[in-house]
Amino acid sequence: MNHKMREKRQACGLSQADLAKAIGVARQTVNMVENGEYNPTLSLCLKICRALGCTLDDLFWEEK
Amino acid sequence: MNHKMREKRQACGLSQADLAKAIGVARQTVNMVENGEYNPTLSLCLKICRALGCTLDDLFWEEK
DNA sequence: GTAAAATGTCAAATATACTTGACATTATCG
DNA sequence: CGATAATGTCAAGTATATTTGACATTTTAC
Repeated sequence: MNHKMREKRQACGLSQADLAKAIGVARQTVNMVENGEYNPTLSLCLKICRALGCTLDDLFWEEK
Repeated sequence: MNHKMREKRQACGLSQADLAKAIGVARQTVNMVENGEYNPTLSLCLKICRALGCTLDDLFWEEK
């Protein structure tokens, strides 16, 4: 589960469909990334970050 | 060209082959990521970051 | 409580990340 | 100069990210 991404998206007032449309991918793709069910591509991560006004570390970095 | 990644790798005293072996991918994959010829997967980016002791933003974020 | 929107999920097809193996070129260093 | 390590690159195959379409479930709001 990518809670940070979900929270950021909702804070921007976007549905999964809105975000998907904004960055030019399928709604299912956004859904699966949010649910942490797979591995997005770097370019997809970058698109999401730019659409939500944050950086890679904000959404996809986990301290270990 | 991902100069930041190349510099970090060399600073760690690793060849492309060393890094590839350390993270369990083919040498060519490391080479192509460094040369910016394609889109790595998020999990690959994370492996590279952990091997080189830095974060996603350090290696893969570009201000626009 | 009911309609509408948002989200979760499945299966099949397509695009592309990544592998393997092999060879060419470019540094590095005796 | 000559050997060796490091890097660049090609082609063909495999694994998997992403799409499309469709339907089920949950949430939101009237």
